[in-house]
Amino acid sequence: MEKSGTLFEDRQKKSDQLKAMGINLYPAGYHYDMTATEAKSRLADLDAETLEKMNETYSMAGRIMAIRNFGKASFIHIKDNTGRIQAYIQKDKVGDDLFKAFKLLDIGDFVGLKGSFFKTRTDELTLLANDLTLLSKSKRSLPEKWHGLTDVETRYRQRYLDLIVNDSVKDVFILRSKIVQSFRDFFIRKGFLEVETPMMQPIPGGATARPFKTFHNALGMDLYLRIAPELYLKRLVVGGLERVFEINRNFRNEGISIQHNPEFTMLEFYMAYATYEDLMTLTEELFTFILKETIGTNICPYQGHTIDFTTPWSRITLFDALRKIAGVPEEVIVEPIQAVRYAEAHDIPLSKKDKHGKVLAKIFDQLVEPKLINPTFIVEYPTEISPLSRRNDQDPNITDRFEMFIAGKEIANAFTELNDPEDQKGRFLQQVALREAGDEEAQFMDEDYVTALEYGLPPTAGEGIGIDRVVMLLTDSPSIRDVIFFPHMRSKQG
RNA sequence: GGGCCUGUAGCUCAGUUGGCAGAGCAGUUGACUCUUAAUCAAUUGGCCGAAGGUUCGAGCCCUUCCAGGCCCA
Repeated sequence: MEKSGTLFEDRQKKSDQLKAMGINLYPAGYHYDMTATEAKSRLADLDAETLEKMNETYSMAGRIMAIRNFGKASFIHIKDNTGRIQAYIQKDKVGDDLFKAFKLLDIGDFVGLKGSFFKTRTDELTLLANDLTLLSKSKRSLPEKWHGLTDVETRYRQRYLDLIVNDSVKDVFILRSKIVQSFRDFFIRKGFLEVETPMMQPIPGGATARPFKTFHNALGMDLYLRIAPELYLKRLVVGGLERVFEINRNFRNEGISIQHNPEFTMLEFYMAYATYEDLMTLTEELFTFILKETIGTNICPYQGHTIDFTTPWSRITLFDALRKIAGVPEEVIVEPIQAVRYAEAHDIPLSKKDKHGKVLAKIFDQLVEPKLINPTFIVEYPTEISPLSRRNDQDPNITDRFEMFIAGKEIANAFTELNDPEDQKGRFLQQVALREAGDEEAQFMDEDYVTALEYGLPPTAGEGIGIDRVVMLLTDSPSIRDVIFFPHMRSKQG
């Protein structure tokens, strides 16, 4: 990485020579009228004669990706935002001086080319250059043309190199952009308002997770990077914005893994007068739309699985999933002590403070979750682990909540919102007790939020969807780092 | 936090029992005006992740540390 490397010096020398020839290494801008893909779609099907007769001049710009020299002529490939195209530089055509300058260019340099298209003997559409302009000199050599860049650390730390040499990387991120766009389109069409709520919060709420802490100097107060926008979005529903959604970053101070990045993108939406059951139907409709708009099919391959998104998706209660999918015996579901024994017998680590609901949830995570390949709604979660969800009318120990799983991953979490301020206050107090007992993930009391509920939150249902995970599924990416441009890494010491 | 694995030239990788640090591509020089992993000839390039230790001698063995990957928590 040192600049004293020979390759760097070689290029430095060439740069000096180019400057001595009066060539600007970094000129401002360049006007082009043709791209690689447009040229191919418009001209590649024409035969050589027609192309020659047309004799139209075009200008193009891009990065040199390959050079094949022949003494007094040279083939190069340039790459622009749309693709690659070949150009042919002949000494006779561009003149001695320009050809001499061209010989000082390297793979990685940006050039502007003017010329007309022709077909080579191997029928490749090629720009015959009659003018060439250096647009930006590259001083470092790119990764190898054949094996490319495979070192994952370098790919993440220097993502630009990954993008230059591994074309499929760009495709993943283009698809990511389309997926996010189609989520927006869906909610806008459904009459939702896109909003933005604080990323820095005095009380981090809306999820069970450890936050990042920071300090505001002028206000002299601690602030936390948000772990969820939930409580703010529901304040907006209190304010009369009946349908809102936000697509934005959440931050959680947790370990990094194949499925976790400290900052990740979440969609949350809230819909007044709806129930969690309405949201299941809406979620099916949403994914049907997203798939149609992006990959154009209902069947999606993922890491050796074939995921079928055809609706309706199966719906099963958490307890039934434990019974039927994991074969958990009934006494485990009804008796806390049996649940603990069962978890221990299956090597599922528990915390001493875990109550029955939490133990069952951990058994579920371990034994059921990996088996949920096609989209599946798991409904009715214990109240104890759902401090913001409305209690079920039949059984106050469970809530009107679902989580949706695909390919063994939790993709969505939704519930009918708890809008009874008294109940909410009690639930917060339970969380505070857990926190005081040492649970760093337990939630904080948010009096201001309770006050908002006291003014009246209409019956509302809300849902969060992990965007990165959806992108992983639709791009068949095994790691969240494959769908985030700059995943977090330790800084490299000298 | 624990276990396993990886780190050698710009990139992709070899490196034997512990005995002179290697290849391909890229680069440089020369030849070459239809190549496309161009070809042919010659050639440059190394803090072997870092620091200690063992040894006559360490890329290789030992210890610690750094960075990354996978699995588990």
